[in-house]
This record gives sequence, structure tokens and C-alpha cells, in this order.
Amino acid sequence: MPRASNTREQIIDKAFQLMLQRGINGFSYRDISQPLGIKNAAVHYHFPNKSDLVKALIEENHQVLKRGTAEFMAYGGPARPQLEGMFRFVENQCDCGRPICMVGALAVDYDELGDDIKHANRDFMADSIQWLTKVMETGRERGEFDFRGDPMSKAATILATIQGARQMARIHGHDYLQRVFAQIRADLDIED
Amino acid sequence: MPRASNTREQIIDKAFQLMLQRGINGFSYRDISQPLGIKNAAVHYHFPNKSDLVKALIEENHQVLKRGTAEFMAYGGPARPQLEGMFRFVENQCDCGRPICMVGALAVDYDELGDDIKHANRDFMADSIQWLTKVMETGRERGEFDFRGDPMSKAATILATIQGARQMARIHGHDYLQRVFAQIRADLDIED
DNA sequence: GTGTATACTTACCCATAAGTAAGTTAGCTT
DNA sequence: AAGCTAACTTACTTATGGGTAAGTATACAC
Repeated sequence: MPRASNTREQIIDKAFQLMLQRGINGFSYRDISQPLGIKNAAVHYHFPNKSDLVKALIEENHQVLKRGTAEFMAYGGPARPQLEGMFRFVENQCDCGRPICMVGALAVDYDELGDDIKHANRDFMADSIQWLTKVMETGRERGEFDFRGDPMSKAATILATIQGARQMARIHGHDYLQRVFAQIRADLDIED
Repeated sequence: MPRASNTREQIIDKAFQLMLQRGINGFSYRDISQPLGIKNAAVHYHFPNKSDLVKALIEENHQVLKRGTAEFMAYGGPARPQLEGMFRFVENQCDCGRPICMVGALAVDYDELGDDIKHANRDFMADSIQWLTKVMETGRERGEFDFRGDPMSKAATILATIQGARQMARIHGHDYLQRVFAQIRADLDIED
């Protein structure tokens, strides 16, 4: 076997997609190994147990998010393009066969998760809120957004909205997402 | 065995709770039978397969919702108490050990569901949107609410928000829900 | 008091899932 | 060329989960 194989990455890629399609309990080692043309034990070689895999997936999620959001998450610029960047990112994720986000994928089975996974997940969420709070503050200061309430509550609410909309869109069709984005804009007093 | 046993109801009660705690894939027949002190096969007797059970649970969900929302879902009255009624209902559900709603419980495994389940779920969602749209219309007409955009988009967005907030609250703590409710009120220009 | 339906239990089967131990092969090192 | 190691495969084990077939107990009808 060649020294530098990309099997590990392939496993993560596949598992990542499965995770965001079906949740943590919705896929098996076989669902990963078979399409890759490898054996179950190969997956176990790289990730001894499922908890290791999920930890790697949360890490992967962080990476994907960083890559996909680098430009619009840069602090300092105007707020509007940052918000729109997030909208595009979410839409793109859905189009790439990832209808639910990591938080959602874990939420259903939250009670059974290990503490390290819980922490990683919680941290990720806290990061998101912090970033969006900043965007809300900037938007208000610059006069780009007009909204009521404090920026953090507004940020937390918008994140919840997007979170929920992703799930609803799965049931009610893709344009549910568009409709919700439009309403979020309206609530911020931005014309479409 | 006595003619009129309530085993069937007990099964539904237990399964309902498990479903809204862990999602459709997150519990087994054993999780139902054992705490009730009956055998797996007894569950199969009442619900031959899991699909039958889930269908019954969706029905149950409809009933619970109808019972729990009867007064505030009555059309015709002022909008504000109807909205608040929904908030209380959601909070109450969470407090009763049902951290996720039916839509969320099914969303993760949505692709694997049978068509009848999908339809039941979609119908339920459509009903909710329709009701909340009416509330939004009423609220605007009566001058109770002040919001931008059309009532249906606003309704769809609020439902998504609540949906997402329930999940987030599980990770970030119960007061996340309160915070989001407060923001929804603010977005409708109602004082807390 | 003999059927018959209801509401189960006992005792299975089969598929799948996570996980493991031991063997195998390719390439790198020395 | 010999040996080591990374990256697997083969061949299991154990547990669980959905599901079924056949038997059993109870109540009611007649």
C-alpha cells in the first residue's frame, strides 16, 4: 500500500455528508466503507470508534465553515455582505447534499453524546452567535440594518431561524429557505 | 387478560416521549416495552411495524396539539394571546421532556420515511403555517403587531425560528428559548 | 361449558451494527 | 536484502433491533 493514501480524507468526506444527511445515528460504518470500496475495518483503523469519527467530523465542520466563510466572516467591513455571505453559504450547503447542519445532526441524539462532543458543539455555536452579534452591531452602527432588541438576541434568533428553516425546507421544499431569508431581510429593513 | 387494557395508550405515550427526545431512529421496541413491563411482541401486536407506530405518533401529535392549543388557536379573537399561547405551549412541551418537535424528530431521517408519513408531516406543517398566517393577519389588522413583509412569510419564519430555537435550547440551555421569544415579540413591536 | 376473539408471552429468526484480532502487502529505511 | 511500519483485509465476535410464529390466558357470547 502506498504511504500517502487519501483514504482517511475520503472517509471523512463520506461520513460528513452522511452525518449531515441522516444524523449521527442514521449511518453505519458500512455506509462509509462500501461506496469507497474499502472494508469496515479500514474505517476502524483510522477511527477506532464512532465517537472518534464524530469528533473528527466536528473538526471537519469547523474547517469547512472556516473555508466557506472566510471572506464574509472577516470583521470590520460592512454588515450586509457578511449576512448575505452566510445566506449563500447555507444555501450552498443544502445544495451540496447537506440538508441539516451539524448542530441539528447532533441535537436529536444529544443526550447520548460524550462530553467532549457536546463541548465541541457548544463552542461552535457560541462562536457563531458571537460573530453574528458583531455583524448585527456593525449593521446597526452603520445604519445598514434597522431592528429592535439587542444585537445578541437578534443574532441568536436569526441563527435559530436559519437552523429551523433548513429543517423545514427539507419537508416543505427548497424555496422555504428563500422565503425565510427574504423575511429576515425584511425584519432588518433591508430591501430584497 | 382483561378486555379493556390501556396498553396501547401506554405504548403510544412512551413512544411519543422517546420520539420527541431522540428522534425516530433513536429508540427501539425494547425502550418502549421494558419500562412498561411488557414484551417486545406486545408492541408489535398493537403496531405491527415501526411505520405503523410512527403513523400513530403523528396522529397523537395532532391530538396533543389540538388539546393543548384549542383555546388559543380559536380564530376570531385578538392575535397577541394566540401567539403567547403558542409560546407557552412550546415551553410546556420542552418542560415535559419533549425537547424536539415532531417535525424535527422526523427531519433527520426524512429521506427514509414512507410517503404516508411524509404526507402526514407535511400536512401538519401546512396547518401550522396557515394558522399562524391568520394570526399575523389579524395582528396587523388590529394594530397589535407591527412587522414588515407579508403575513405568510412572517408566519413561516416565526415557525422556523421556534423550531430552531428548540434545538438550540437543548444545547445552549433553556433560557435560549426565552431570549428568542422576547426577540420575536420585539420584531413584532410588542413590548415584553 | 364450549367456542371464539382479544391481548398478550415465549421462543425464535435474520439482518445489521460496532468492534477486534490476526494476517497481508507495499514501501521506506538501513 | 532484511526488517520495520503504515495501511489495510479477512474473518471473526457480540449485541441489538425489527419482526414472526406458535402458544397461552382471559373474558364474553351463546
